[in-house]
Amino acid sequence: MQLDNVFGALSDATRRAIVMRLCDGEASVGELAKPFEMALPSLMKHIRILESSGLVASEKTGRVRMCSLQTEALATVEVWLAAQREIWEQRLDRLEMYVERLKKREKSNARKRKSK
Amino acid sequence: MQLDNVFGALSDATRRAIVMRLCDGEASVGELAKPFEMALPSLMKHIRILESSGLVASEKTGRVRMCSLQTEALATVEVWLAAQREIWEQRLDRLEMYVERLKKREKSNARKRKSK
DNA sequence: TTATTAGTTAGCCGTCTGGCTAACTGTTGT
DNA sequence: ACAACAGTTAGCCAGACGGCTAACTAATAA
Repeated sequence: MQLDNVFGALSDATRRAIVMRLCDGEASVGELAKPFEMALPSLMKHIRILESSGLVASEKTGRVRMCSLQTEALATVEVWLAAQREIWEQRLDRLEMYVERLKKREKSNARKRKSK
Repeated sequence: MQLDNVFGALSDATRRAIVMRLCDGEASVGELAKPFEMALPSLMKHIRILESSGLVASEKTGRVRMCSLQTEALATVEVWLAAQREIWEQRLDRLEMYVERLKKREKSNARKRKSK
């Protein structure tokens, strides 16, 4: 599933930092690497993972590879989360309605008891 | 970081299914296990991971453990995603404005050239 | 043309995942 | 008292992850 890889890619702080950086525009591998105290090959692994999740795309021209954010992948996650939220909010609404009904019945029962 | 664990927890289809199930209300471990062709201990591991990410809470009464969704954890993820979205949308806006300015300058230059 | 730069490939390491079985604990129904 | 039920613990396994170094390729600058 696509979601597996996107969530998986975002489960690492280094990769989230890369995504955040790319929100501000394209960057080369070197630029992306600068903020991290990490050997290049390690960082490249992260980039590969981001690419295979669909969150990042890259193209090499000459000897430099430029990376860019693929926002559709992020949107996929947002959609999934929104769907879950909708479901549990609907459930909470039903619950609330149920409680309201209970309260009303409580009152009317109280009145009946008094008037009896 | 909390986000590491939440994203990590959601990177598995089984665990996402559990989360979806819990959107519809509490459930015991046994109920959660039913839809899956998986040994109980395997499923329990998933539940542990969901718990340590903060997505799920559980309490044991008697011999049955009830699990419930902790929606704040899901909200954390939504907040993070929304923040990223805001950043790159602002950037796209700036880009668009820039392109608009270019177009206008283009036009005025064209007029100047004609009138010369 | 030679050095420098930018990235890549290969391979090593310890840890975490995601599944399993087998055996155990504690609770509840008969 | 005992059987059945609901979960738990322990331990095994293969494979992925996140880091490293060393050595390599290809493009560009001097």
